Amino acid sequence: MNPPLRFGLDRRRSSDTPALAELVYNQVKQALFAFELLPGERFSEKTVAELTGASRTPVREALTRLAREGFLTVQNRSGWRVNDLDFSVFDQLYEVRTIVELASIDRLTAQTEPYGITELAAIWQVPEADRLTGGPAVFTLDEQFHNQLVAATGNPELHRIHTGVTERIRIVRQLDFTESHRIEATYNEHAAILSAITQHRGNEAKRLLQTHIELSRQSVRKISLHRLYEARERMRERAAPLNPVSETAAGGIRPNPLVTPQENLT
Amino acid sequence: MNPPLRFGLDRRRSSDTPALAELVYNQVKQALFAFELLPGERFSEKTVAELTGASRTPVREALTRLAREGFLTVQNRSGWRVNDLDFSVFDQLYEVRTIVELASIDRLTAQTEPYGITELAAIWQVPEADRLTGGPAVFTLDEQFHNQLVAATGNPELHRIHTGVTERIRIVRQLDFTESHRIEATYNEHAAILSAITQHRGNEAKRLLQTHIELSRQSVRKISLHRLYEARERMRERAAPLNPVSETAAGGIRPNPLVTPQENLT
DNA sequence: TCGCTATGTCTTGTATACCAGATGATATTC
DNA sequence: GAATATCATCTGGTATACAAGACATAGCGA
Repeated sequence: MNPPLRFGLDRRRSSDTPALAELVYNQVKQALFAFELLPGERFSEKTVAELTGASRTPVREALTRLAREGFLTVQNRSGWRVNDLDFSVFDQLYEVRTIVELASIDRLTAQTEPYGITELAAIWQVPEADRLTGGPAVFTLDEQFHNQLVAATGNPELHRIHTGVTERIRIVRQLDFTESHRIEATYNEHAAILSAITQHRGNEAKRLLQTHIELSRQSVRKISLHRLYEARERMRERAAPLNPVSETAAGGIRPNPLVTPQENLT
Repeated sequence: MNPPLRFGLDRRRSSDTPALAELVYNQVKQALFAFELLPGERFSEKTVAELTGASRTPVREALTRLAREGFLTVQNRSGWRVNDLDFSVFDQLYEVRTIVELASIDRLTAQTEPYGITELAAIWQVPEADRLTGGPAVFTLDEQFHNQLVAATGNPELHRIHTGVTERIRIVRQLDFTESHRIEATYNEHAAILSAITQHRGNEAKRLLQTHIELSRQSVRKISLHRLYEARERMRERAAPLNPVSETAAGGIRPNPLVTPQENLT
Protein backbone atom coordinates (compact mmCIF):
# COMPACT_ATOMS: atom_id res chain seq x y z
CA MET A 1 0.00 0.00 0.00
CA ASN A 2 2.94 2.26 0.58
CA PRO A 3 4.82 3.69 -2.37
CA PRO A 4 7.64 1.40 -3.53
CA LEU A 5 10.73 2.23 -1.48
CA ARG A 6 13.64 2.57 -3.85
CA PHE A 7 15.84 3.27 -0.86
CA GLY A 8 14.69 3.17 2.74
CA LEU A 9 16.54 4.37 5.79
CA ASP A 10 15.35 2.29 8.72
CA ARG A 11 17.19 4.32 11.28
CA ARG A 12 17.56 3.45 14.94
CA ARG A 13 16.89 6.50 16.99
CA SER A 14 19.71 5.84 19.40
CA SER A 15 21.87 8.78 20.33
CA ASP A 16 24.95 10.08 18.55
CA THR A 17 24.26 8.54 15.14
CA PRO A 18 25.44 10.69 12.28
CA ALA A 19 23.07 13.43 11.31
CA LEU A 20 20.01 12.38 9.38
CA ALA A 21 20.79 14.94 6.72
CA GLU A 22 24.10 13.21 6.09
CA LEU A 23 22.43 9.83 5.66
CA VAL A 24 19.95 11.24 3.19
CA TYR A 25 22.79 12.98 1.37
CA ASN A 26 24.64 9.68 0.91
CA GLN A 27 21.49 7.83 -0.06
CA VAL A 28 20.63 10.29 -2.79
CA LYS A 29 24.19 10.49 -4.04
CA GLN A 30 24.38 6.72 -4.31
CA ALA A 31 21.10 6.74 -6.20
CA LEU A 32 22.62 9.23 -8.61
CA PHE A 33 25.74 7.14 -9.19
CA ALA A 34 23.60 4.03 -9.69
CA PHE A 35 21.42 5.89 -12.22
CA GLU A 36 18.39 5.18 -10.08
CA LEU A 37 17.87 8.89 -10.37
CA LEU A 38 18.36 9.66 -14.04
CA PRO A 39 19.76 12.88 -15.48
CA GLY A 40 16.87 15.17 -16.29
CA GLU A 41 14.57 13.47 -13.81
CA ARG A 42 12.45 15.75 -11.68
CA PHE A 43 11.36 15.10 -8.14
CA SER A 44 10.13 16.89 -5.04
CA GLU A 45 11.42 17.16 -1.50
CA LYS A 46 8.26 15.44 -0.35
CA THR A 47 9.03 12.39 -2.48
CA VAL A 48 12.52 12.01 -1.08
CA ALA A 49 11.19 12.57 2.42
CA GLU A 50 8.68 9.76 2.02
CA LEU A 51 11.23 7.47 0.39
CA THR A 52 13.78 7.96 3.13
CA GLY A 53 11.39 8.31 6.04
CA ALA A 54 12.95 11.59 7.07
CA SER A 55 11.16 14.90 7.20
CA ARG A 56 11.65 17.68 4.69
CA THR A 57 14.18 19.54 6.82
CA PRO A 58 17.12 17.12 6.61
CA VAL A 59 16.12 16.17 3.08
CA ARG A 60 16.30 19.77 2.07
CA GLU A 61 19.73 20.13 3.65
CA ALA A 62 21.00 17.12 1.74
CA LEU A 63 19.56 18.29 -1.58
CA THR A 64 20.91 21.80 -1.12
CA ARG A 65 24.35 20.36 -0.58
CA LEU A 66 24.09 18.16 -3.66
CA ALA A 67 22.96 21.18 -5.64
CA ARG A 68 25.99 23.17 -4.50
CA GLU A 69 28.18 20.29 -5.59
CA GLY A 70 26.69 20.40 -9.06
CA PHE A 71 24.53 17.31 -9.07
CA LEU A 72 21.09 18.87 -8.75
CA THR A 73 19.28 22.07 -9.53
CA VAL A 74 16.39 23.52 -7.61
CA GLN A 75 13.80 25.27 -9.72
CA ASN A 76 12.09 28.23 -8.22
CA ARG A 77 9.01 26.75 -6.65
CA SER A 78 8.58 23.85 -8.97
CA GLY A 79 10.78 21.02 -7.81
CA TRP A 80 14.26 19.60 -8.09
CA ARG A 81 15.95 18.23 -11.15
CA VAL A 82 18.90 15.94 -11.69
CA ASN A 83 21.45 17.82 -13.73
CA ASP A 84 22.20 16.57 -17.22
CA LEU A 85 25.47 14.86 -17.92
CA ASP A 86 27.41 17.67 -19.52
CA PHE A 87 30.58 16.47 -21.16
CA SER A 88 31.97 19.95 -21.50
CA VAL A 89 31.85 20.15 -17.71
CA PHE A 90 33.42 16.72 -17.38
CA ASP A 91 36.21 17.86 -19.69
CA GLN A 92 36.78 20.84 -17.42
CA LEU A 93 36.88 18.60 -14.38
CA TYR A 94 39.29 16.20 -16.04
CA GLU A 95 41.51 19.17 -16.77
CA VAL A 96 41.38 20.30 -13.15
CA ARG A 97 42.17 16.76 -12.11
CA THR A 98 45.16 16.69 -14.41
CA ILE A 99 46.46 19.98 -13.07
CA VAL A 100 46.17 18.82 -9.48
CA GLU A 101 47.66 15.40 -10.02
CA LEU A 102 50.58 16.69 -12.09
CA ALA A 103 51.37 19.22 -9.39
CA SER A 104 51.22 16.39 -6.89
CA ILE A 105 53.75 14.37 -8.88
CA ASP A 106 56.06 17.38 -8.83
CA ARG A 107 55.88 17.41 -5.06
CA LEU A 108 56.09 13.64 -4.69
CA THR A 109 59.23 13.23 -6.71
CA ALA A 110 60.86 15.92 -4.60
CA GLN A 111 60.39 13.73 -1.54
CA THR A 112 62.84 10.94 -0.78
CA GLU A 113 60.15 8.43 0.09
CA PRO A 114 56.66 9.60 -0.80
CA TYR A 115 54.07 8.48 1.68
CA GLY A 116 51.98 5.48 0.66
CA ILE A 117 53.66 4.84 -2.67
CA THR A 118 55.07 1.46 -1.73
CA GLU A 119 51.57 0.38 -0.75
CA LEU A 120 50.35 1.43 -4.17
CA ALA A 121 53.11 -0.54 -5.83
CA ALA A 122 52.00 -3.62 -3.91
CA ILE A 123 48.59 -3.23 -5.48
CA TRP A 124 49.42 -2.30 -9.05
CA GLN A 125 52.84 -3.77 -9.75
CA VAL A 126 51.78 -7.39 -9.54
CA PRO A 127 51.97 -10.30 -12.00
CA GLU A 128 49.12 -10.36 -14.46
CA ALA A 129 47.72 -13.46 -12.78
CA ASP A 130 47.26 -11.59 -9.52
CA ARG A 131 45.37 -8.70 -11.05
CA LEU A 132 41.78 -8.13 -10.11
CA THR A 133 39.26 -8.32 -12.91
CA GLY A 134 36.06 -7.14 -11.29
CA GLY A 135 35.06 -3.75 -12.64
CA PRO A 136 33.75 -2.16 -9.43
CA ALA A 137 36.73 -3.44 -7.42
CA VAL A 138 39.28 -2.05 -9.85
CA PHE A 139 37.34 1.18 -10.07
CA THR A 140 37.62 1.61 -6.31
CA LEU A 141 41.33 0.89 -6.46
CA ASP A 142 41.74 3.35 -9.30
CA GLU A 143 40.13 6.12 -7.31
CA GLN A 144 42.34 5.23 -4.36
CA PHE A 145 45.43 5.32 -6.57
CA HIS A 146 44.86 8.83 -7.82
CA ASN A 147 43.62 9.90 -4.44
CA GLN A 148 46.80 8.69 -2.79
CA LEU A 149 48.98 10.59 -5.24
CA VAL A 150 47.42 13.80 -4.00
CA ALA A 151 47.17 12.77 -0.36
CA ALA A 152 50.91 12.10 -0.33
CA THR A 153 51.61 15.77 -0.98
CA GLY A 154 50.61 16.42 2.61
CA ASN A 155 48.34 19.27 1.51
CA PRO A 156 44.87 18.51 2.88
CA GLU A 157 43.26 21.42 1.07
CA LEU A 158 44.61 20.24 -2.27
CA HIS A 159 43.39 16.80 -1.37
CA ARG A 160 39.94 18.11 -0.52
CA ILE A 161 39.63 19.78 -3.88
CA HIS A 162 40.77 16.66 -5.66
CA THR A 163 38.25 14.60 -3.75
CA GLY A 164 35.49 16.94 -4.83
CA VAL A 165 36.49 16.59 -8.47
CA THR A 166 36.66 12.81 -8.11
CA GLU A 167 33.11 12.69 -6.84
CA ARG A 168 31.86 14.91 -9.63
CA ILE A 169 33.26 12.70 -12.39
CA ARG A 170 32.55 9.39 -10.67
CA ILE A 171 29.20 8.94 -12.37
CA VAL A 172 30.81 8.58 -15.79
CA ARG A 173 34.26 7.43 -14.75
CA GLN A 174 32.87 4.24 -13.22
CA LEU A 175 31.80 3.18 -16.70
CA ASP A 176 35.44 2.99 -17.76
CA PHE A 177 35.84 -0.19 -15.72
CA THR A 178 33.14 -2.15 -17.47
CA GLU A 179 35.50 -3.08 -20.30
CA SER A 180 38.28 -5.54 -19.65
CA HIS A 181 40.82 -3.95 -21.96
CA ARG A 182 40.41 -0.72 -20.05
CA ILE A 183 41.15 -2.53 -16.80
CA GLU A 184 44.30 -3.99 -18.36
CA ALA A 185 45.39 -0.58 -19.57
CA THR A 186 44.82 0.88 -16.12
CA TYR A 187 47.05 -1.73 -14.53
CA ASN A 188 49.81 -1.19 -17.08
CA GLU A 189 49.73 2.56 -16.88
CA HIS A 190 49.54 2.73 -13.12
CA ALA A 191 52.50 0.39 -12.84
CA ALA A 192 54.55 2.51 -15.21
CA ILE A 193 53.67 5.71 -13.36
CA LEU A 194 54.70 4.19 -10.05
CA SER A 195 58.01 3.04 -11.50
CA ALA A 196 58.78 6.52 -12.72
CA ILE A 197 57.87 8.00 -9.35
CA THR A 198 59.95 5.63 -7.26
CA GLN A 199 62.88 6.22 -9.58
CA HIS A 200 62.38 9.96 -9.20
CA ARG A 201 61.91 10.44 -12.91
CA GLY A 202 59.42 13.22 -12.39
CA ASN A 203 59.01 14.38 -15.96
CA GLU A 204 58.39 10.90 -17.22
CA ALA A 205 55.91 10.27 -14.44
CA LYS A 206 54.04 13.42 -15.36
CA ARG A 207 54.03 12.58 -19.04
CA LEU A 208 52.71 9.11 -18.32
CA LEU A 209 50.09 10.38 -15.91
CA GLN A 210 48.84 13.03 -18.29
CA THR A 211 48.49 10.49 -21.08
CA HIS A 212 46.82 8.07 -18.69
CA ILE A 213 44.19 10.58 -17.65
CA GLU A 214 43.61 11.74 -21.20
CA LEU A 215 43.10 8.21 -22.49
CA SER A 216 40.72 7.53 -19.66
CA ARG A 217 38.81 10.71 -20.42
CA GLN A 218 38.36 9.80 -24.05
CA SER A 219 37.34 6.25 -23.22
CA VAL A 220 34.85 7.38 -20.62
CA ARG A 221 33.31 9.77 -23.06
CA LYS A 222 32.94 7.12 -25.70
CA ILE A 223 31.50 4.52 -23.34
CA SER A 224 29.15 6.99 -21.70
CA LEU A 225 27.66 8.13 -24.96
CA HIS A 226 27.24 4.53 -26.03
CA ARG A 227 25.50 3.57 -22.81
CA LEU A 228 23.29 6.58 -22.81
CA TYR A 229 22.32 5.90 -26.39
CA GLU A 230 21.32 2.39 -25.41
CA ALA A 231 19.40 3.60 -22.39
CA ARG A 232 17.56 6.12 -24.50
CA GLU A 233 16.63 3.47 -27.04
CA ARG A 234 15.30 1.25 -24.26
CA MET A 235 13.24 4.09 -22.93
CA ARG A 236 11.92 4.79 -26.40
CA GLU A 237 10.93 1.19 -26.98
CA ARG A 238 9.24 0.90 -23.66
CA ALA A 239 7.50 4.23 -23.93
CA ALA A 240 6.34 3.86 -27.51
CA PRO A 241 3.55 1.26 -27.21
CA LEU A 242 2.19 2.78 -24.03
CA ASN A 243 2.40 6.34 -25.11
CA PRO A 244 2.50 6.47 -28.89
CA VAL A 245 1.68 10.15 -29.16
CA SER A 246 3.96 11.36 -26.40
CA GLU A 247 6.53 12.50 -28.92
CA THR A 248 6.26 16.23 -28.97
CA ALA A 249 5.97 18.35 -32.04
CA ALA A 250 9.67 19.14 -31.75
CA GLY A 251 10.51 16.01 -33.70
CA GLY A 252 11.22 13.37 -31.12
CA ILE A 253 13.10 15.49 -28.63
CA ARG A 254 12.57 13.96 -25.23
CA PRO A 255 11.38 16.35 -22.56
CA ASN A 256 14.23 15.23 -20.28
CA PRO A 257 17.33 14.62 -22.40
CA LEU A 258 19.91 12.49 -20.66
CA VAL A 259 22.74 14.54 -22.03
CA THR A 260 23.09 18.10 -23.09
CA PRO A 261 23.47 18.49 -26.81
CA GLN A 262 27.03 17.96 -27.95
CA GLU A 263 28.48 19.20 -31.15
CA ASN A 264 31.39 16.82 -31.67
CA LEU A 265 31.22 13.32 -30.27
CA THR A 266 34.93 12.59 -30.42
CA MET B 1 15.30 47.34 24.65
CA ASN B 2 16.19 45.15 21.70
CA PRO B 3 19.69 43.74 21.45
CA PRO B 4 22.04 45.99 19.47
CA LEU B 5 21.73 45.10 15.80
CA ARG B 6 25.18 44.70 14.40
CA PHE B 7 23.67 43.93 11.06
CA GLY B 8 19.99 44.09 10.20
CA LEU B 9 18.26 42.89 7.12
CA ASP B 10 15.17 45.03 6.58
CA ARG B 11 13.80 42.91 3.77
CA ARG B 12 10.88 43.77 1.56
CA ARG B 13 8.70 40.75 1.05
CA SER B 14 8.19 41.39 -2.62
CA SER B 15 8.48 38.41 -4.93
CA ASP B 16 11.59 37.05 -6.59
CA THR B 17 14.13 38.52 -4.21
CA PRO B 18 17.12 36.24 -3.63
CA ALA B 19 16.60 33.61 -1.03
CA LEU B 20 16.77 34.77 2.55
CA ALA B 21 19.38 32.12 3.32
CA GLU B 22 21.64 33.69 0.75
CA LEU B 23 21.30 37.10 2.31
CA VAL B 24 22.12 35.77 5.73
CA TYR B 25 25.04 33.88 4.24
CA ASN B 26 26.50 37.07 2.82
CA GLN B 27 25.83 39.05 5.97
CA VAL B 28 27.64 36.56 8.16
CA LYS B 29 30.51 36.19 5.72
CA GLN B 30 30.98 39.93 5.60
CA ALA B 31 30.96 40.01 9.39
CA LEU B 32 33.71 37.42 9.36
CA PHE B 33 35.87 39.37 6.92
CA ALA B 34 35.34 42.55 8.94
CA PHE B 35 36.34 40.73 12.12
CA GLU B 36 32.98 41.60 13.64
CA LEU B 37 32.82 37.90 14.33
CA LEU B 38 36.20 37.05 15.80
CA PRO B 39 38.02 33.74 15.39
CA GLY B 40 37.20 31.56 18.35
CA GLU B 41 33.95 33.40 19.02
CA ARG B 42 30.94 31.27 19.85
CA PHE B 43 27.36 32.04 18.97
CA SER B 44 24.00 30.41 18.50
CA GLU B 45 21.59 30.17 15.60
CA LYS B 46 19.09 32.07 17.68
CA THR B 47 21.46 35.02 18.02
CA VAL B 48 22.02 35.25 14.29
CA ALA B 49 18.31 34.85 13.67
CA GLU B 50 17.52 37.78 15.95
CA LEU B 51 20.32 39.88 14.51
CA THR B 52 19.21 39.33 10.94
CA GLY B 53 15.47 39.18 11.53
CA ALA B 54 15.23 35.84 9.77
CA SER B 55 14.09 32.63 11.35
CA ARG B 56 16.36 29.79 12.29
CA THR B 57 15.73 27.85 9.09
CA PRO B 58 17.51 30.11 6.59
CA VAL B 59 20.08 31.02 9.24
CA ARG B 60 20.89 27.38 9.68
CA GLU B 61 21.24 26.91 5.95
CA ALA B 62 23.66 29.83 5.74
CA LEU B 63 25.73 28.64 8.68
CA THR B 64 25.88 25.09 7.36
CA ARG B 65 27.20 26.42 4.10
CA LEU B 66 29.82 28.53 5.82
CA ALA B 67 30.85 25.52 7.86
CA ARG B 68 31.29 23.45 4.74
CA GLU B 69 33.46 26.21 3.32
CA GLY B 70 35.71 26.06 6.34
CA PHE B 71 34.74 29.26 8.15
CA LEU B 72 32.66 27.86 11.00
CA THR B 73 32.28 24.71 13.03
CA VAL B 74 29.10 23.44 14.61
CA GLN B 75 29.60 21.79 17.95
CA ASN B 76 27.43 18.85 18.82
CA ARG B 77 24.49 20.45 20.52
CA SER B 78 26.31 23.36 21.98
CA GLY B 79 26.52 26.12 19.45
CA TRP B 80 28.60 27.43 16.59
CA ARG B 81 32.16 28.64 16.63
CA VAL B 82 34.20 30.80 14.32
CA ASN B 83 37.19 28.77 13.18
CA ASP B 84 40.62 29.91 14.27
CA LEU B 85 42.93 31.46 11.75
CA ASP B 86 45.18 28.52 10.99
CA PHE B 87 48.24 29.55 9.04
CA SER B 88 49.09 26.02 8.11
CA VAL B 89 45.76 25.91 6.29
CA PHE B 90 46.41 29.28 4.68
CA ASP B 91 49.77 27.97 3.48
CA GLN B 92 47.97 25.03 1.91
CA LEU B 93 45.49 27.35 0.24
CA TYR B 94 48.25 29.59 -1.06
CA GLU B 95 49.88 26.52 -2.55
CA VAL B 96 46.62 25.51 -4.24
CA ARG B 97 46.28 29.03 -5.52
CA THR B 98 49.78 28.92 -6.94
CA ILE B 99 49.15 25.60 -8.66
CA VAL B 100 45.95 26.86 -10.25
CA GLU B 101 47.31 30.20 -11.37
CA LEU B 102 50.52 28.74 -12.80
CA ALA B 103 48.47 26.24 -14.78
CA SER B 104 46.35 29.14 -15.98
CA ILE B 105 49.42 30.99 -17.22
CA ASP B 106 50.42 27.90 -19.17
CA ARG B 107 47.08 27.97 -20.90
CA LEU B 108 47.01 31.72 -21.35
CA THR B 109 50.37 31.95 -23.06
CA ALA B 110 49.26 29.26 -25.47
CA GLN B 111 46.45 31.53 -26.67
CA THR B 112 47.15 34.22 -29.24
CA GLU B 113 45.14 36.87 -27.43
CA PRO B 114 44.12 35.83 -23.92
CA TYR B 115 40.71 37.11 -22.97
CA GLY B 116 40.68 40.17 -20.72
CA ILE B 117 44.43 40.64 -20.51
CA THR B 118 44.46 43.99 -22.27
CA GLU B 119 41.89 45.23 -19.78
CA LEU B 120 44.18 44.16 -16.98
CA ALA B 121 47.09 45.99 -18.58
CA ALA B 122 45.01 49.15 -18.65
CA ILE B 123 44.63 48.89 -14.90
CA TRP B 124 48.09 47.83 -13.80
CA GLN B 125 50.47 49.13 -16.44
CA VAL B 126 49.89 52.81 -15.71
CA PRO B 127 52.24 55.65 -14.72
CA GLU B 128 52.92 55.76 -11.02
CA ALA B 129 50.90 58.94 -10.74
CA ASP B 130 47.76 57.17 -11.93
CA ARG B 131 48.02 54.35 -9.45
CA LEU B 132 45.38 53.95 -6.81
CA THR B 133 46.54 54.18 -3.22
CA GLY B 134 43.48 53.17 -1.25
CA GLY B 135 44.00 49.79 0.37
CA PRO B 136 40.50 48.34 -0.09
CA ALA B 137 40.33 49.54 -3.70
CA VAL B 138 43.65 47.99 -4.63
CA PHE B 139 42.72 44.83 -2.77
CA THR B 140 39.61 44.48 -4.91
CA LEU B 141 41.64 45.05 -8.04
CA ASP B 142 44.20 42.51 -6.90
CA GLU B 143 41.56 39.85 -6.46
CA GLN B 144 40.16 40.72 -9.88
CA PHE B 145 43.63 40.45 -11.43
CA HIS B 146 44.27 36.94 -10.22
CA ASN B 147 40.67 36.00 -10.82
CA GLN B 148 40.90 37.10 -14.44
CA LEU B 149 44.04 35.06 -15.04
CA VAL B 150 42.06 31.95 -14.24
CA ALA B 151 38.84 33.07 -15.90
CA ALA B 152 40.73 33.60 -19.15
CA THR B 153 41.49 29.89 -19.33
CA GLY B 154 37.86 29.36 -20.27
CA ASN B 155 37.54 26.57 -17.70
CA PRO B 156 34.65 27.52 -15.41
CA GLU B 157 35.27 24.63 -13.02
CA LEU B 158 38.88 25.66 -12.54
CA HIS B 159 37.62 29.17 -12.03
CA ARG B 160 35.11 28.04 -9.45
CA ILE B 161 37.78 26.30 -7.44
CA HIS B 162 40.02 29.34 -7.59
CA THR B 163 37.18 31.55 -6.43
CA GLY B 164 36.63 29.30 -3.45
CA VAL B 165 40.28 29.52 -2.49
CA THR B 166 40.21 33.28 -2.90
CA GLU B 167 37.33 33.58 -0.47
CA ARG B 168 39.00 31.35 2.05
CA ILE B 169 42.19 33.42 2.20
CA ARG B 170 40.49 36.79 1.88
CA ILE B 171 40.28 37.33 5.60
CA VAL B 172 44.05 37.56 5.92
CA ARG B 173 44.94 38.59 2.40
CA GLN B 174 43.06 41.85 2.73
CA LEU B 175 45.54 42.88 5.40
CA ASP B 176 48.32 42.91 2.80
CA PHE B 177 46.90 46.12 1.36
CA THR B 178 47.11 48.15 4.51
CA GLU B 179 50.78 48.91 3.88
CA SER B 180 51.73 51.28 1.09
CA HIS B 181 54.93 49.53 0.13
CA ARG B 182 52.96 46.34 -0.43
CA ILE B 183 50.60 48.21 -2.74
CA GLU B 184 53.59 49.50 -4.70
CA ALA B 185 55.05 46.03 -4.95
CA THR B 186 51.72 44.68 -6.17
CA TYR B 187 51.58 47.24 -8.97
CA ASN B 188 55.17 46.51 -10.05
CA GLU B 189 54.79 42.76 -9.99
CA HIS B 190 51.43 42.69 -11.74
CA ALA B 191 52.79 44.93 -14.48
CA ALA B 192 55.78 42.66 -14.99
CA ILE B 193 53.62 39.55 -15.10
CA LEU B 194 51.33 41.10 -17.69
CA SER B 195 54.30 42.07 -19.84
CA ALA B 196 55.60 38.55 -19.81
CA ILE B 197 52.18 37.18 -20.70
CA THR B 198 51.52 39.49 -23.61
CA GLN B 199 54.97 38.72 -24.95
CA HIS B 200 54.22 35.00 -24.62
CA ARG B 201 57.15 34.46 -22.32
CA GLY B 202 55.35 31.82 -20.34
CA ASN B 203 58.17 30.59 -18.17
CA GLU B 204 59.10 34.08 -17.10
CA ALA B 205 55.47 34.86 -16.37
CA LYS B 206 55.19 31.78 -14.22
CA ARG B 207 58.41 32.53 -12.36
CA LEU B 208 57.25 36.08 -11.69
CA LEU B 209 53.80 34.97 -10.60
CA GLN B 210 55.12 32.32 -8.26
CA THR B 211 57.44 34.80 -6.59
CA HIS B 212 54.65 37.35 -6.42
CA ILE B 213 52.32 34.98 -4.61
CA GLU B 214 55.04 33.74 -2.30
CA LEU B 215 56.04 37.28 -1.29
CA SER B 216 52.42 38.12 -0.67
CA ARG B 217 51.99 35.00 1.42
CA GLN B 218 54.92 35.85 3.63
CA SER B 219 53.83 39.45 3.99
CA VAL B 220 50.29 38.48 4.86
CA ARG B 221 51.52 36.09 7.48
CA LYS B 222 53.72 38.71 9.07
CA ILE B 223 51.06 41.41 9.05
CA SER B 224 48.36 39.09 10.31
CA LEU B 225 50.34 37.93 13.28
CA HIS B 226 51.20 41.53 14.08
CA ARG B 227 47.56 42.63 13.90
CA LEU B 228 46.33 39.71 15.89
CA TYR B 229 48.94 40.35 18.54
CA GLU B 230 47.70 43.93 18.78
CA ALA B 231 44.09 42.83 18.91
CA ARG B 232 44.83 40.36 21.63
CA GLU B 233 46.63 43.00 23.66
CA ARG B 234 43.65 45.31 23.30
CA MET B 235 41.31 42.57 24.43
CA ARG B 236 43.56 41.86 27.35
CA GLU B 237 43.66 45.51 28.41
CA ARG B 238 39.95 45.92 28.08
CA ALA B 239 39.12 42.66 29.75
CA ALA B 240 41.57 43.01 32.60
CA PRO B 241 39.86 45.66 34.76
CA LEU B 242 36.40 44.21 34.26
CA ASN B 243 37.35 40.62 34.66
CA PRO B 244 40.57 40.42 36.62
CA VAL B 245 40.19 36.79 37.64
CA SER B 246 38.98 35.50 34.31
CA GLU B 247 42.41 34.18 33.47
CA THR B 248 42.18 30.47 33.86
CA ALA B 249 44.55 28.30 35.84
CA ALA B 250 46.26 27.37 32.60
CA GLY B 251 48.52 30.38 32.94
CA GLY B 252 46.85 33.08 30.92
CA ILE B 253 45.72 30.99 27.98
CA ARG B 254 42.63 32.61 26.57
CA PRO B 255 39.68 30.27 26.21
CA ASN B 256 39.21 31.39 22.61
CA PRO B 257 42.63 31.93 21.02
CA LEU B 258 42.55 33.99 17.87
CA VAL B 259 45.11 31.81 16.20
CA THR B 260 46.06 28.21 16.50
CA PRO B 261 49.49 27.74 18.07
CA GLN B 262 52.26 28.10 15.55
CA GLU B 263 55.72 26.73 15.96
CA ASN B 264 57.71 28.94 13.61
CA LEU B 265 56.56 32.46 12.94
CA THR B 266 58.55 33.04 9.80
C1' DT C 1 35.93 24.05 52.03
C1' DC C 2 35.67 20.53 48.72
C1' DG C 3 33.38 17.24 45.84
C1' DC C 4 29.40 15.40 43.87
C1' DT C 5 24.79 15.29 42.17
C1' DA C 6 20.63 16.89 40.45
C1' DT C 7 18.31 20.02 37.85
C1' DG C 8 17.16 23.76 34.93
C1' DT C 9 18.52 26.21 30.86
C1' DC C 10 20.38 26.56 26.40
C1' DT C 11 21.71 24.43 22.28
C1' DT C 12 21.11 22.04 17.91
C1' DG C 13 18.47 18.48 15.19
C1' DT C 14 14.16 17.31 13.44
C1' DA C 15 9.26 17.59 12.39
C1' DT C 16 5.44 20.24 11.07
C1' DA C 17 2.58 24.36 9.77
C1' DC C 18 1.86 28.06 6.74
C1' DC C 19 2.41 30.90 2.64
C1' DA C 20 3.02 32.59 -1.93
C1' DG C 21 4.41 31.47 -6.45
C1' DA C 22 4.49 28.03 -10.34
C1' DT C 23 2.01 24.71 -13.02
C1' DG C 24 -1.19 22.36 -15.48
C1' DA C 25 -5.90 21.00 -16.34
C1' DT C 26 -10.32 22.76 -17.25
C1' DA C 27 -13.74 26.01 -18.38
C1' DT C 28 -14.78 29.90 -21.35
C1' DT C 29 -14.93 32.96 -25.01
C1' DC C 30 -14.49 34.19 -29.66
C1' DG D 1 -11.95 24.42 -32.84
C1' DA D 2 -8.33 27.38 -31.09
C1' DA D 3 -6.79 30.63 -28.02
C1' DT D 4 -7.31 32.36 -23.50
C1' DA D 5 -8.78 32.98 -18.76
C1' DT D 6 -9.52 30.53 -14.30
C1' DC D 7 -8.77 27.88 -10.66
C1' DA D 8 -7.32 23.83 -7.99
C1' DT D 9 -3.12 21.68 -6.80
C1' DC D 10 1.62 21.11 -6.03
C1' DT D 11 6.09 23.16 -5.00
C1' DG D 12 9.84 25.14 -2.33
C1' DG D 13 10.88 28.94 1.13
C1' DT D 14 10.14 30.19 5.68
C1' DA D 15 8.52 30.17 10.38
C1' DT D 16 7.57 27.68 14.34
C1' DA D 17 6.99 23.65 17.51
C1' DC D 18 9.01 19.88 19.79
C1' DA D 19 12.66 16.71 21.51
C1' DA D 20 16.87 15.42 23.47
C1' DG D 21 21.72 16.09 24.46
C1' DA D 22 25.26 19.42 26.58
C1' DC D 23 26.51 22.43 30.08
C1' DA D 24 26.57 25.41 33.95
C1' DT D 25 25.26 26.02 38.47
C1' DA D 26 23.04 25.74 42.74
C1' DG D 27 22.41 22.82 46.45
C1' DC D 28 23.69 19.29 49.44
C1' DG D 29 26.49 16.26 52.04
C1' DA D 30 30.75 15.37 54.19
